[in-house]
Amino acid sequence: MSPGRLPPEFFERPTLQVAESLVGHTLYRQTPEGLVAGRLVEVEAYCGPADPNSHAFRRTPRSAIMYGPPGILYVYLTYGMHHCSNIVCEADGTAGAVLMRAVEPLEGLELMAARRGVTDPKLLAKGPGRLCRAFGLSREDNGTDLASGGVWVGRDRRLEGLVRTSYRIGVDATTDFPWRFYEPGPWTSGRKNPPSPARPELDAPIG
DNA sequence: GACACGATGGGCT
DNA sequence: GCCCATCGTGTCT
Repeated sequence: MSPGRLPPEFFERPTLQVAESLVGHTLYRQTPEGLVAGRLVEVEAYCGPADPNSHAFRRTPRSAIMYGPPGILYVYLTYGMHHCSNIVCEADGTAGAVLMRAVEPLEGLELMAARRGVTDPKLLAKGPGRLCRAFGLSREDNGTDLASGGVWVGRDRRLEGLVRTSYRIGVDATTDFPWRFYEPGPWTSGRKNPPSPARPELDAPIG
């Protein structure tokens, strides 16, 4: 069932590199209620002080976790009712995280549907807030170690197409970088799929 | 303390 | 496409 976990070393790399290579891997979540799993089809890279749109642009009590060791879950609340979950990247001391925006549901669809209140598989985990709801992730899961906790990423990868890039969702594109990595398809939150980068000079790792 | 504001999503037009 | 709920977090006084 589970192919084993990606090790912390996988996440101890440049955030952009982790984000690109994370697409296609499976996210798992084990709780007393059961197991749910989904293939990551859409992620976004958020870097440190050089990324104005990242929480880690400034180091605060909330964003401090992004400066910590890699392979740790960073979950926060937004709009008072939705959660967003990230995986901390880079070496301890360097800020960076990958926001998980959408998965293709693979296992535990009934549990996801119960948590979400919908049954359409295409709506179960499309969007960061829906993904968190479907996987039962909340602020209580902030700080979970993917190497030992009830959340992990499988040592697997399946791609059904090319991994494409675009500007990130929900931030002003004129101040943004094309750091969204996604596999186009029915599972991706593509409602406002921005076009491919128009500023290739920015399409390079920072730091 | 007070206050403005979201790395969103559901409902309605 | 437009509206807006809802509350933790960060910033300012």
